[in-house]
Amino acid sequence: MSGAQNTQENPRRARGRPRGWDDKTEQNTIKSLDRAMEIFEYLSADQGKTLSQLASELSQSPATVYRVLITLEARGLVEFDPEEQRWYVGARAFVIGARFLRRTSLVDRARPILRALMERTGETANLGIEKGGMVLFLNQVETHESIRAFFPPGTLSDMHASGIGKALLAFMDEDRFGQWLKGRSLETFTAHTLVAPDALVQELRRTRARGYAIDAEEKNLGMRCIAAPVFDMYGEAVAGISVSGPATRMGWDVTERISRSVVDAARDLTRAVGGSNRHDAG
Amino acid sequence: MSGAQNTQENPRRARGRPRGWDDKTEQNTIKSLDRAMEIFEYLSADQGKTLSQLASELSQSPATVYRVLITLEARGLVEFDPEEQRWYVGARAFVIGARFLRRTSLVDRARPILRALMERTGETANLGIEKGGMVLFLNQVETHESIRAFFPPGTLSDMHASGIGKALLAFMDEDRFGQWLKGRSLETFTAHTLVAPDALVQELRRTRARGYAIDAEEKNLGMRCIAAPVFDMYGEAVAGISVSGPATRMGWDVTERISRSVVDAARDLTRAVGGSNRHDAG
DNA sequence: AAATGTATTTCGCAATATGAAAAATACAAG
DNA sequence: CTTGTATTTTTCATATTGCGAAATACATTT
Repeated sequence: MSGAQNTQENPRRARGRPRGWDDKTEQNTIKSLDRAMEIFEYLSADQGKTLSQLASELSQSPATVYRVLITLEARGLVEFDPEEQRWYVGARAFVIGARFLRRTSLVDRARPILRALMERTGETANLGIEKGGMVLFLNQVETHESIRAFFPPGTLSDMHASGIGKALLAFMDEDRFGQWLKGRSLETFTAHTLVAPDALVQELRRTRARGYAIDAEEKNLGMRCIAAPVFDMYGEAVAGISVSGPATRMGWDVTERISRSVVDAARDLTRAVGGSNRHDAG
Repeated sequence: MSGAQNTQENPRRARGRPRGWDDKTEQNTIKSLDRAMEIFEYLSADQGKTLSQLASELSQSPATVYRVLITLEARGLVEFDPEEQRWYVGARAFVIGARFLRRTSLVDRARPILRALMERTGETANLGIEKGGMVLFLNQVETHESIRAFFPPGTLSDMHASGIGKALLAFMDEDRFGQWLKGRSLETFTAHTLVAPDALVQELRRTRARGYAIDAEEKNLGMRCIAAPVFDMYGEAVAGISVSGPATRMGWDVTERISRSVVDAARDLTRAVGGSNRHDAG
């Protein structure tokens, strides 16, 4: 088979790796549990379905889906509305999911910085990380203005059409970027979305040069966004801070002022999590 | 009075109830799935455990726990740190859990109200509901002050020692309150916590009379909280809005001013979700 | 009243989850 | 470098148990 040069690219499990360890990773997974989680995920993506809808759309037996839902319901992970005969994500799932944020103290450390950034710029400040090739918004501090951008925490967004996403891509090493781009079709959201890989690469180069990313109505018309990367102790871009608002208030005249604040905030957070920016001169 | 028309106290499933339907509800649950979810919940409650820790603490076979974790990891519901050999809640769980908030538009409607409340009072404003005998914090808008209360969304808190909790209890019907109190031991958090049922009942009566609840350092020393209930279309208290801050800034002299704002905010939200307050005179 | 749509249960069988133990690995100490 | 110990990961035999099809029970609609 492939020359199993177990270079350190896959350090998955450190101990106990008997015999044939090539690439059959999902051999020991529990099938029924995986199917159950598939149902759970599917339900969460589009709530308010009835049992038979779920069963047919997942092409599974209604009995199976029913048992899974009943079991999850007993734990509060899903909820059932007897009136409408519909299934929803339960409060317990919210409680458990929210505990994800506890691990990385990133959010805790980011909050005061996001707050200060919002105060200084007057626009909504956001924190996001890369997860599975997408941007995951972790937290935000909203502006006082009545017209404002709003990404609920937990939102997933495409990287190529997001300020934070482009900030992360710009500071990614070639390998990972190639990996990300490979076989990916860049969806069009507005007329300004960068869908041609060449155009994206070029923009990322500029982004890298200036130190921050600009999303000029590339996801939503009328919305601008300025983002900068946050680095961990290994100098890898692990998160991004952005400021987003309506294009009417985020004109090119204020870009420089805002971008300076965003870059400063990202640098503060980098410092707060013990990171360092290897791209910094000096 | 409790639900009038629906005589059965357990209207769970509306349709399809063959034969022996007495009270053996959890007969059809999937055992292995339930055990897996137990592991998942247990891990989420105290992250950063190693495999053998989890196995021994749950008194299950390491092999089983391992397979469950591997399966959940494949879906991103849990994550594994190869360096430290420790398991954590995954980002996917956060994404799915956050979708719980999408169902109830409560949070969406509450945000502008919470924001206005924070602006008017200068203190952190919170939104919470009752879930399984506890208060579940859904959202908050933080104050600008550097010393402030902070309940991360997703936090569960005891009802008897929480402003929102007491506001909900005070406007609960006798039956449900009795149900809640029955066999429950009220934990002591500070010297001010109301742990004697009589004292709690008396305080709830006062709460009901004045229309808002006061948490005077009953959970955390130095923290005060004023809360008011939000009603749904049936006049049931389904949520609570509160303002919380350090006792130094929330003295008795400002209680009246703040409480008025909180009650107004709760009334606004009640109206925004199409609810009505049956306790209102006229 | 009949038809339709949906939820819930029963039942037998086969898939598969399980625990014990062995194998594989890492780490620490000698 | 070797040994010892702790922990993870796999193997394997077995019976537990999850699964689908069909039956059943409501509710709503025609």
